[in-house]
Amino acid sequence: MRGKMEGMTATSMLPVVAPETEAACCPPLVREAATDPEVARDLAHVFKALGDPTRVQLLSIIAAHDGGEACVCDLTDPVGLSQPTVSHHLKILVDAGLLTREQRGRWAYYSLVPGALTRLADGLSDVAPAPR
Amino acid sequence: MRGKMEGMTATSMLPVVAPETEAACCPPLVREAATDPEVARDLAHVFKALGDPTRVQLLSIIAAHDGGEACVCDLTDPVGLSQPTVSHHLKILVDAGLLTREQRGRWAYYSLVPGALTRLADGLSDVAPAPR
DNA sequence: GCGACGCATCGGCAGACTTCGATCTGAGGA
DNA sequence: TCCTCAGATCGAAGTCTGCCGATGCGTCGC
Repeated sequence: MRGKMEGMTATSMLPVVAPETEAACCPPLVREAATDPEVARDLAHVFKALGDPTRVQLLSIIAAHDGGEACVCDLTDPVGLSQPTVSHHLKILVDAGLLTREQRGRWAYYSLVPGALTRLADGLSDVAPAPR
Repeated sequence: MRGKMEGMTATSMLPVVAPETEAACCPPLVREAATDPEVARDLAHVFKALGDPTRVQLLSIIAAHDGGEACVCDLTDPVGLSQPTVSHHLKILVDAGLLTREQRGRWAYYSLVPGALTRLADGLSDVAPAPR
């Protein structure tokens, strides 16, 4: 079981889609029934991050961008939202383990966490192992 | 102003994970960049449905249940919520195209839409085609 | 050092979400 | 027919979310 950390800030919490912290080269991964409230909560956390059209767009735009990375200023225009709002959404995606942030000079570059979406797709089969 | 489909019931809207209506045997599927606001909105709609721990649990419990189906009375106890609340969550999952509802006698049986999660996993690769 | 720039954070507002008890509806059984 | 039961729907309360303008913070160029 996955410990009982309740009052967590959601910043330290990096779920199924474990990011670059910890060498997770050969993911044993959860492979636990999502019936478990813990597992369900972690999965839902990532799905909630994807549960907003703006954030789906942001991910997609970043992925399609040169070098697979983009700074905030590249993103405000395409989604048509203010800089604080875009920054807010990006933070949520980073907290969910879907994006990484890298500060370079004045700019903050966001890029996709390599296997994140793939691992998330795997997580889907934890929800319903064999759709038979 | 923030997009002009505010008063939508989310009942008529059946996104990527097209349900049993329409024989969708050989999904041509979206395969469009999720950069498109339309596509992003449809994807986000399904992800939002999965963005709640209770709903993830419900899906998982139903999938693991005898015959891959369960009635509301089977579900209230495991998630520890009231019957109206569970009913509400189930409706959201049905609207998202993840569950189907079948009335048999006094009971309403819910079961997973066969390829729904698989198709959703495919939708993930529309977000970021090649993580390369 | 100073101003400009890119971005994060804060404060606040409006709307949406989750949850419940109460109630309504429809199917079965006596 | 009437009662009971499974489930949906309603209305309300509390919380969370998405959005913005204002502001704070660190970096760069002068």
